[in-house]
Amino acid sequence: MDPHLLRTFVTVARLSSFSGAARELGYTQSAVSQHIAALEGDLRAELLTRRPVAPTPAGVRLLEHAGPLLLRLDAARADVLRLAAAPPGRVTLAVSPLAVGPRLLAALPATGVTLRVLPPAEVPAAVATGGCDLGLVDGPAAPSDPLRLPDVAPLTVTGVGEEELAVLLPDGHPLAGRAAVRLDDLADARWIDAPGVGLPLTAARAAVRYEGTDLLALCALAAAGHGLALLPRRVAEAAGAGVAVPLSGPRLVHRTELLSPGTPTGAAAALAARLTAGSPV
Amino acid sequence: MDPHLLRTFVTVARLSSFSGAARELGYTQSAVSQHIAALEGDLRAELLTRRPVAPTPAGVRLLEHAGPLLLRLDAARADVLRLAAAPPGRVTLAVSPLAVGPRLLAALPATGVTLRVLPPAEVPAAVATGGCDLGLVDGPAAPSDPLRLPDVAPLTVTGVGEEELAVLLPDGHPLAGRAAVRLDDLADARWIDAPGVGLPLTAARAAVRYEGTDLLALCALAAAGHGLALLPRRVAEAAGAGVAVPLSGPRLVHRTELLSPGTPTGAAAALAARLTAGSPV
DNA sequence: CATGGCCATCAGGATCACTTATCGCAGGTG
DNA sequence: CACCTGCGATAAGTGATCCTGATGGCCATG
Repeated sequence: MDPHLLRTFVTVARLSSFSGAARELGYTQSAVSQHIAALEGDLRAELLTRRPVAPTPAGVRLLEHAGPLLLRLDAARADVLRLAAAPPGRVTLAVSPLAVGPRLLAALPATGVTLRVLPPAEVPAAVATGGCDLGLVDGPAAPSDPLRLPDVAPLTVTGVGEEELAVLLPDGHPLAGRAAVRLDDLADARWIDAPGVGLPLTAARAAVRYEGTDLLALCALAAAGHGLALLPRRVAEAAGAGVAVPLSGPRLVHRTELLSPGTPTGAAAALAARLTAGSPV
Repeated sequence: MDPHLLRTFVTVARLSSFSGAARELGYTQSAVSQHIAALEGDLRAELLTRRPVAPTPAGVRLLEHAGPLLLRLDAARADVLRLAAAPPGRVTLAVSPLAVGPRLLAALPATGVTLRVLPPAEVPAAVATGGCDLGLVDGPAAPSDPLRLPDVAPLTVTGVGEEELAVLLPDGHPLAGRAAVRLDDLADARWIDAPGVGLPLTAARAAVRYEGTDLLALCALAAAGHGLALLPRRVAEAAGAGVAVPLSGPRLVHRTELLSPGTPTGAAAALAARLTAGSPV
């Protein structure tokens, strides 16, 4: 189970093509064929059907493991290399869309920071594998409970803020006049499943799935009645359309956390200090 | 970053010896020396001091990654191999100490099950790497919230029960007469840090650290006033010494979950069904 | 000062992992 | 129906690799 073999396996599976994977990885088609054969021999199971190329059940299972595995491997390498590298003069900050709020805007220095907006699920990976120096993620959580983040690597997690949540309802929704709602009141409602923005309730019965990272588009969808959206109250009220009704129960907050690999150094440390200043949670 | 190199690295670090690692891994000392040299060359950093052999800061960092990484690798391999293997006739069940309760005892068939008691943190790894067919873990959680488990592999998690919690106080403790306590009441108290048993509160100010997996010993310690213990009410009241006072806040329960790799088959499926029967949470 | 344990280094040989070249097979095309 | 094209499997060759065994330097011990 050489990581190289694993890497070509996931590439082949992604492209559904041996030759395509060979081109992408800079191997010959023959090498790729041998890689897959080696993996299949080692695991004593067919991993891919040929013609058309598609993963078998065993292959699917292996794919589920391979992604996180290769990610962790990259993270480990990046983490050790970072120890030797000079502290960054210019900071790259990975943020999930909802983490861009007043706190971040206030802490941001005039220059020297690159902001990279990513879906929340990808922020930890970006920080761990060294693509970014710091990360800001957000999500719903019980008050003062840490977020449930995918653990790609041992990252330092610091809470930087908690906000009230609200549900964004279309104008004229039966509950739009209420001062507050409970999630129970909305048990039968249809939600917008927007993994790229955050607040991923287990949206079993999602109305629309929205894959972008743009908040305005999400709010527009919700205001137009295509499904409900759970957002920080601040964002829901600024949406300009629809009605934001605060959430009164279950007791949930919109929590934002700062991620860093080890202890930040250089310019990253300064930014981290400004972000956590005030009320570390 | 070949996993083989990583494996010899962690072995060398654990034994603080190149030759020792060579003996254990079935290599020559020369090979081990070359492995470490290859890793250090690849990462461009010294990972180990020689004479005495000890990890450098970079080595420590790498060690933190290497363990989970190798675990995941084993888990992936075991998971795929399991698909091909025949469904087990005899089931091995990994359990954390507090998960051994009435529910398990009722579900256990007369024969054909091996019970392996492990610290809760090791149960997911045992299930993922194929040492056990099923696992029962427990821990404190908000009601109907899943436990926070180390994610060594994508495991199927099913809640099987939630119980009330209680604090085990020594006789004569100021709060021993109370009908219920809040954790806030015990903010200044000293707790027993017992990672092998479960309920790992972030015991910053632990009195004693207890590393066994035996509940009776833990209860005895608590009853003797060496520190407080948070336990399922059922266990705390059966302790025989000390006073069990139910926890009234924050709203926490003792939750037990069943872990299985994919969908259980054969005898494991039968046991899983009996364990989850009744009230899957 | 001799000795023994430990790690680094070197040289050599088996093995491995890639490339090039070729084959078999399916689908599309005239 | 013959032909071409694109894909994956296979065979053979070659340079790199990864081991072993031997040797050397260093340090602690008696």
